[in-house]
Amino acid sequence: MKKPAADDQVPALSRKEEILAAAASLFRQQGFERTSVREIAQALGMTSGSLFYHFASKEDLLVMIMEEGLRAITRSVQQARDSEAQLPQRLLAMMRRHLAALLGPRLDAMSVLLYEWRSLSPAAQAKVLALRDAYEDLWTQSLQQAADQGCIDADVALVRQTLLGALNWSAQWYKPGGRLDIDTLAQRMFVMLFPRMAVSLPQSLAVA
Amino acid sequence: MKKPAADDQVPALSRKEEILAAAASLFRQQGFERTSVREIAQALGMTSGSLFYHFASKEDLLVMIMEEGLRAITRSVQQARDSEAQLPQRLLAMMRRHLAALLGPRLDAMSVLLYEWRSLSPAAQAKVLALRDAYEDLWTQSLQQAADQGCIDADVALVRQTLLGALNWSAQWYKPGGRLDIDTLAQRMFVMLFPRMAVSLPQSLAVA
DNA sequence: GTCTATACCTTGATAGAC
DNA sequence: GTCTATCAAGGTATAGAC
Repeated sequence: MKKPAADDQVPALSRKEEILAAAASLFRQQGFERTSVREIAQALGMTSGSLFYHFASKEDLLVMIMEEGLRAITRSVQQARDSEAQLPQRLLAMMRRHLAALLGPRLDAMSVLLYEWRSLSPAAQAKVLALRDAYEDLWTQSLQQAADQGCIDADVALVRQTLLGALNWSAQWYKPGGRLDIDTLAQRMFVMLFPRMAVSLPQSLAVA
Repeated sequence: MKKPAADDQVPALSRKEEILAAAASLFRQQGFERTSVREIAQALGMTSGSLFYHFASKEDLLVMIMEEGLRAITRSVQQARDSEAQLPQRLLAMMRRHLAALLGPRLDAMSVLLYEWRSLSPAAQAKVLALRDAYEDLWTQSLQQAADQGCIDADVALVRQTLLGALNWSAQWYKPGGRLDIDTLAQRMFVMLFPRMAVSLPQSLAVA
């Protein structure tokens, strides 16, 4: 109902999505404040005035990038949670999805999400924060189950912060095409952070 | 030789240090780009022109905040390393110092250090990066010893990134005066990340 | 060492032609 | 839907009096 769906079957990016992608890329590289609307427009072969036909303000652009990023990673991790019955496999799958969202094709949006939230007005911050809290709840649930089974530290909030900190920091150092691919990275971090769950995985990696 | 050291024995902040502290505070709260030199001057009861007597440029201010922060945390962690002979105690002490620098009185400078490096010109980035690498080497050394003893994963670089990620992320969620003080936080994270070393500590915390 | 005043530039956003 | 032209505001930095 959204579009007549013409002849082209390729899910090409709409103009709006193109703009979001270009903006996210620049925001990640230079930061939100250092990136001018003129730069964004230029990257798309437009002039700055045209941007404001698609978006109400520069902040609007930032909010949409963040919301889209959060919705995408939430959807992906939720899927992983629902697809694995066993707890160790489930947490490992969730970590994989988190890292894939962070370091894969969505790198730009996710980095912006992590490091540009101070540029949001208080009103916009509240909106984005609500989505972030919903995402973190996903982790709290599964980690709570692990804690109930005595597999991890009982302070679930602390475990979640430690885990997400380790995962998110990878955006600062991970280089695609390096010696570690994303799946391997997830597995290594899993073993490091949840050694007592790792032993019950099918193929458990040695530590030393 | 630097100053005649008059009668006052109080190590009062020099004007330059006052400016650095005020700027760091604003940079942390609002970000470097969103903070104008006028604001910084106003916070000190000056006008913007006066700032440029003390600093060559706004970026100069940022660089000095970062360098000072890095030198301080390096000195502190180095001290911890040298004061503990046993490896588990040494790593725990280093984690304590890192968290204390990050979350204590130096919170402003350290947050700026973590989250504003993109605002540096390439030349300035290189200078700061050199100091950061020296700091990280401190960790690599001690972690390598732990790896040699088979106490941790052999991929020392990965362990270091995971550890520093978990520690640094605390700047995003830790609230002073909350249920965890800094020493306790360090100990809990140590147990979580280095369970095989934790068992050889005097008073080891239970996990579940 | 700090102030006032200001030069000069870039910014986000708007209006209206096409 | 994009362009040109333009505005008002706010940015960094400088000059020179005090």
